[in-house]
Amino acid sequence: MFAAKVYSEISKIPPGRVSTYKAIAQRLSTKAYRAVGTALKRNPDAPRVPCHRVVCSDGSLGGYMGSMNSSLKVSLLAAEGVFVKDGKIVDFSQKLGGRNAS
DNA sequence: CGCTTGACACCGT
DNA sequence: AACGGTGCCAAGC
Repeated sequence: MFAAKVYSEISKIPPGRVSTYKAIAQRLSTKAYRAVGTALKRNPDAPRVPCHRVVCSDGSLGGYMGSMNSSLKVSLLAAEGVFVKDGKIVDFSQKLGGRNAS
């Protein structure tokens, strides 16, 4: 199941780190970033998979459940150490590269 | 089984 | 640089 692989990748995302749909799709050797979101949208393993750590390639949060709980994502990410400014993740590129913010 | 929709991404204006 | 339209892959109906 393609989606199962997606959940697996997302589960691999460590705290304080974020990933993009495109990155995950690419990680699965596919370009179906749309399918990644489609699978998460249904969210068969809602609390099991940190889907809130998955954002757009632009650094925007994208959506969550119904595309209106974006504020919830911000709160969850903030709890992980990933803050959001102006609708975009702070030091987004750094969190993608896994580099120290210092 | 076939068409439509969808938590995105990229190119063009 | 910002906004809009189109494209890709898979799941849902």
